[in-house]
Amino acid sequence: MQSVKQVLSGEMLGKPVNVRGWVYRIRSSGSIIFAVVRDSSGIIQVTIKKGVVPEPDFEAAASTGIESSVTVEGTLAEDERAPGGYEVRAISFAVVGPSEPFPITEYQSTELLLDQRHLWIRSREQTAVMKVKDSMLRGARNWFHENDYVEVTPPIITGVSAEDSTTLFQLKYFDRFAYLSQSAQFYLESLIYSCDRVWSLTPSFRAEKSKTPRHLTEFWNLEMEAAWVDNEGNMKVQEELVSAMLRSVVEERSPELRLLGRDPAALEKIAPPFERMSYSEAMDELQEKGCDVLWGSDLGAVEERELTMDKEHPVFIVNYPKELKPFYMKENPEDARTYKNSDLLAPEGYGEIIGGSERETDNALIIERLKDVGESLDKYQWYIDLRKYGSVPHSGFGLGMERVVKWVCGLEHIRDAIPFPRTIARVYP
RNA sequence: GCCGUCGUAGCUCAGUCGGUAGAGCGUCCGCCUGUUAAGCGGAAGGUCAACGGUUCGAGCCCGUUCGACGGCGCCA
Repeated sequence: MQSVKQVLSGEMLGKPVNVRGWVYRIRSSGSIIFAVVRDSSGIIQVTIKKGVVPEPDFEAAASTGIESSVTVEGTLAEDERAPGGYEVRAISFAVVGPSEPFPITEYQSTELLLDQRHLWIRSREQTAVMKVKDSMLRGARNWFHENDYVEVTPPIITGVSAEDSTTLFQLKYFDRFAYLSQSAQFYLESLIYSCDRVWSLTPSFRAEKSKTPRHLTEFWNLEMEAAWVDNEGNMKVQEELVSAMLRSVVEERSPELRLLGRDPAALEKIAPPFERMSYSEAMDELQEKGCDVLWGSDLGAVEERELTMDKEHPVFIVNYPKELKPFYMKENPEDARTYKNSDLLAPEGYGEIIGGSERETDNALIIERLKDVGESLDKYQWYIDLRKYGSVPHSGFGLGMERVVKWVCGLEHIRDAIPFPRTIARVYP
């Protein structure tokens, strides 16, 4: 048995080959049938001729449809009329699992593709995206391992949130309520005292009613937290990690990137250091460009696009006003209006992919800020505890995997960066 | 949450001025030994999203509801 990729390499030219997969296209000219067979590695044309294959095999091929699973035995031939330049000339053909008429045809609407997501993920584009994601995850895991980070497994069911409490998914937890995790940050912060540097990959849940091409209600959050690291060190980790992920993809998935219309060479050029721009500088630039923004207003989708549209590399925006960010960030000693934090924006208008900061170590400030936003201190008591026993300067960040995949694959919508997207309007299939 | 667009055959869509519901693809049947999401001939296939209203008459006009998509806000 050979994979389609092996067959297409041509090394078995003139020799017997065995291929198995799913019917991608099938056409008949009466006594000759052309079937294009797909497996996870590619597609290849198979010719089935009357009189060459046994009659039952020919009948089976003649009556089979798109997406039926098949096995083919034949000879590999070079033929310029075949897509890819090679074809398998069958001497036997068998249908393993017949297919009813496939619901996804040449004519597709967004709605159909989302309703038939369980079938659409068989498409070549979706397959390519999954493989790119696979390589990025492995690239990240390898980078963390090489740099002495411990991969940890924080809980998904939590009783406390790192963000605004209105965006939590609540669930019944025996005789009380609990929440689906929005972020592992507080748990990672607890773990640095023993592990020094930790990271985790967990699903994160946001009940925000965001209806945009950048939001999922369930996404894969890649988070890191490290002791003895300041905000600048935090950014260095981010740019090296992202670059390592890109190298992994370019190395392993260049054909997939090309299928998606991405140039691997452009991604390969991305390397540290990434450009750094302060929030204040970003505001100046936006005002020069004629955007209607004032110091203190948040960077929305339009502003992020404006700042990154012409860039080929990711860019850090650092030192945001405190009002725009959560309570746990460390005050910037050079400008008390701002925090020591950074957002990493992907180029070409793709926008924010990472948010990170140095963390506040002063419990008095943390308590003051929590009181200011009307939070009860009770549920944060364990978090406040962390600063009582050998507090240490530390930093961390969260990277939205699907946002990075969206950028790297050049996708129009984040839902195509995950096989079964969960959005405000969809939990099916 | 706000703004916008859409909902007609299995799929993608047309349907003019309000007057008996259309095409392509797919499916089924027939023909075809080099097709490239092939070609030719034939057939089947409809609660026009739902409800209400206007009208002699509504796919079309009005209202309500539901659903979907696109954009914004909020955020990774």
